[in-house]
Amino acid sequence: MFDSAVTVDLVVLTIRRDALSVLLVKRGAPPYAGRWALPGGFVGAAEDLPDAAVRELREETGVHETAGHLEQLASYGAPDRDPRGRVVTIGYLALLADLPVPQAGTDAAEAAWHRLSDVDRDRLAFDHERILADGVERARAKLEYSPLAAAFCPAEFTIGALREVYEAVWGTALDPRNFHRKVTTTPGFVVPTGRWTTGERGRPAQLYRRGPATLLHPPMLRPA
Amino acid sequence: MFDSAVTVDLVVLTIRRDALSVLLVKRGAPPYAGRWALPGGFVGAAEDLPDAAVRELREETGVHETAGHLEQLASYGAPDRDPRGRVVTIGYLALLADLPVPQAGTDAAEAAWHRLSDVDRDRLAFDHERILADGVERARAKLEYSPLAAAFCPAEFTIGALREVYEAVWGTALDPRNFHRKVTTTPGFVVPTGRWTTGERGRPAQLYRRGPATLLHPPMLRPA
DNA sequence: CAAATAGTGTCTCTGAGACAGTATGAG
DNA sequence: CTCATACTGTCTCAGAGACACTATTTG
Repeated sequence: MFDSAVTVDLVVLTIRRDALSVLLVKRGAPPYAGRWALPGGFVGAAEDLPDAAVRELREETGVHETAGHLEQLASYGAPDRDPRGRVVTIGYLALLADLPVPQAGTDAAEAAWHRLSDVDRDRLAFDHERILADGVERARAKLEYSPLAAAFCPAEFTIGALREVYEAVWGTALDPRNFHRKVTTTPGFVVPTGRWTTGERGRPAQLYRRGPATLLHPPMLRPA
Repeated sequence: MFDSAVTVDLVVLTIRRDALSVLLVKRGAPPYAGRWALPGGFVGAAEDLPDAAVRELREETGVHETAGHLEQLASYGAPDRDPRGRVVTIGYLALLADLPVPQAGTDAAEAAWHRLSDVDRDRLAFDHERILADGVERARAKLEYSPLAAAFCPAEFTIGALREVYEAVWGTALDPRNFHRKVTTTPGFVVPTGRWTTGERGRPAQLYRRGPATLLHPPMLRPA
């Protein structure tokens, strides 16, 4: 038996200009000073793990977890993963609507959204490349059988906006017509508000809110 | 920042006499002395988490993880989950074929398989009720889209035995004829060995081995 | 008007489930 | 023989995907 430091690290994803993006902070102090890292930090002595994740999200990035989604991802505890000594980290996955620019917090010199395709994975601090990959994979998989895609959208959204979420996360084009029918006929996925967009290009679209379903029956299937 | 003890706890499942069963150890020392608990223990100072899980499985129960399956489940770190102080535990899920009776290890007065329906959930040590529930739910879900059911079977098995795994884990009856076609036509799920059972009741059945697939396309669906 | 986006209708193909029917062993 | 289990064939229905078509806006 021995004691270990315990941290939480967050994979915070959003869609910005049709691209899946992750929130990274530039480390201001060693180890890995100057390198990009997932936001995160030490768990408090009397703090539960989800509370620590919510706190770090708020403190280090200025993001208040309101309408988004937060879930535990996995834990990472290789003995040499932190040069300061034994540190076990609990990864969390957060999905958010595109929101105001993040604020750098105490430990971070800078916080910014990065398009996933632009992240220099080999240059991330610690084992954050692995944690990021696990988070993205989890998000991709969960879009199939859960209504989580709506967590990337504001409270009211169009079916077209929801489709763009799927397209950004999966990196594939979807047929707008079949997608529309599928989403609106899957029970509990979305509920119409009766309001409509205006001033956009093309025919106005109805606005929807998230529905009560927690699991999609039938699921949304990724194209082969 | 502070330091915490880190443990692994294992949800070890098998099928015994057509019933989903979990391996529990009777605690020999406080806290929760005399109560049933999940096998587990402290992570070594230079030990990675999966290594600790494999070691505990071997030490505390005599089970060598050979043909089964082991995966990380989730982490639990409520500040008051262990009366001795702050302990964060990483839960692991193991699926095994029915094997020789387990051996009690160092910390455990006794180790035994319990039918899941017979477990007195309210009497489990620590928060192990919650971890057990998460493990069972994970197993139930993964049978749908992964070939993990075969981890409950010995190296060679019949389609009927595989069906009994599904029936035990899901607690539902499945149509043997449709199940047979589904399993044998899902690419990579099982591969025939050319050998056949003998001495059983009814027509001899072909023996199969686990196939190369890691994901089932199409998935096995739980009856509504 | 054209261009763009929203939404509906319809056809075809795959696969799930119901279930009849056949095959082959034990007792 | 009967009984039990293994396997195959066939029908029907739901849902995925392709894609023609209509609806309603902006410019």
